[in-house]
Amino acid sequence: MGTTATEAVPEPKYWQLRTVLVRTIDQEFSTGEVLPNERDLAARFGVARATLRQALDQLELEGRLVRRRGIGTLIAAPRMGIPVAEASSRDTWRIVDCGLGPAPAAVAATLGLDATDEVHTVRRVRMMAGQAVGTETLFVPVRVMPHVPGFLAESSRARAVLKQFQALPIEGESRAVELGVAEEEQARLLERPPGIPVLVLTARYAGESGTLAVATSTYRADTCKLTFGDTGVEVRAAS
Amino acid sequence: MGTTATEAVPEPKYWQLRTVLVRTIDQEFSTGEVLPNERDLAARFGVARATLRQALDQLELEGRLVRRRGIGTLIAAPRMGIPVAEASSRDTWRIVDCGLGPAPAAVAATLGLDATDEVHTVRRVRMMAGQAVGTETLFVPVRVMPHVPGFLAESSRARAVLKQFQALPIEGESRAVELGVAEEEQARLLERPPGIPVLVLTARYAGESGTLAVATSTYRADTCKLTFGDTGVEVRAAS
DNA sequence: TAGTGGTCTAGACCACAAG
DNA sequence: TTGTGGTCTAGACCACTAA
Repeated sequence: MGTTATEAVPEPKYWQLRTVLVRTIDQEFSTGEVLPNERDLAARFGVARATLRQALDQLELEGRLVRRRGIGTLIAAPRMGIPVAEASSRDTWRIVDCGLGPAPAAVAATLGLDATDEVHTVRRVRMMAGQAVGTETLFVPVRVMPHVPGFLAESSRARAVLKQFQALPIEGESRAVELGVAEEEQARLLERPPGIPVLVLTARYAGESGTLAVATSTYRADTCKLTFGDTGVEVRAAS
Repeated sequence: MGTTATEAVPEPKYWQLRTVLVRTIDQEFSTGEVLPNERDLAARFGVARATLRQALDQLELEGRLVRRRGIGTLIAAPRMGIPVAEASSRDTWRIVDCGLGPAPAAVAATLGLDATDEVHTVRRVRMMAGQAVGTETLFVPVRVMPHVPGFLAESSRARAVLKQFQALPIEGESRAVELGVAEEEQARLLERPPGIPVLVLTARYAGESGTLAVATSTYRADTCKLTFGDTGVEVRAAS
């Protein structure tokens, strides 16, 4: 037959489609512009809508597109660089709540606590350019921070915990970044539906005697780029 | 009517399904075990196979499941912690190739090069526990590293570049992590199909006179957790 | 009200691995 | 050959936005 054997397994349509769309987007569209709707695009490329959506899913995961129900599919703005390692000179955080009680099992293990130990728990949302980009939950054992006044209102206690945290004798920090999806709680704080991909950052703050505190953060993977060290690097892609 | 308005917008089926599956997996399965096949699972939960797959997609993105064509769906092992910031005491890398020529536009901009400047380009694959977990492409301008012998074979030249890189007067490093998908090139090196989610790490190495080198890496997001600082933190999830 | 993306279905065929 | 996950289709209905 006339079929050449070189392309034994052709690439899936949605991946070919993605390649075409990447080129089209880079060449003919700019930030904020609206793509044709999914039904038209699917018809134009001669595929089912589900297949087109599979390609758009990829581009959304890469942060190139934003889809808004009722509106359309837009070209996304470049990701924001979020400084993550510094003591945060000028940051905007919104405190959500502050509790006192047992820690989740995983946190307790890292902090070296037993079941009866309690921790201060402060949750806050990180704002940038007017939108919620990340959530953070800070865990500090009560035995590390015993002098938080108990009579304070919740928001005042949160501020007290954060202030005392700044003063802790931190000797070393370690962090880990991995991929996750936002559950109901985080999704609500990020003002997005559950299931959106997030970068999960876990930070451990060590003192002489061991781990003093643990923080777990989630950042919107579609719009955020976590930066460590100096300012964000401008490199994006490089084959 | 009898409908209560409290649950105005019910959660999508695939998300409910994910919640059920998370519980089932955590309670009744352990690493390496095989789930029932997709058609049976879909039937058991009374949904279409596509809907079930949407739930499994989420769990795969979280690194809880691994799907193997022709085999089945397995419970994934915990993610490997990949140290990323250190000078890499004991690491296994496999050199792929080494070139000399103009840099990609984004890299050239970061390095402050004009169109005529050339860079050494070394690509290598990072191995862990016998499998490829990440790729790295290192870019060093020729003017920063002018004394690489030109008569060497490719693999020798790669080693020479890496060795001289270790000796560069690095004064500061900055890094950024974001989500991406593996294109053909990276996917091949990672021995996975194109489109798999990857953590894209860009590192900039600064000297007194400016940026001396740039490296862009991609790590399999399903199996890797990038760690900075000391050893990996053991915390996983925490509402 | 019209148009958009989000969800869901029921079915088909393909590529891959194992017996 | 059988059973698995991977891809693709054609269609339906829903939720949200804006005119």
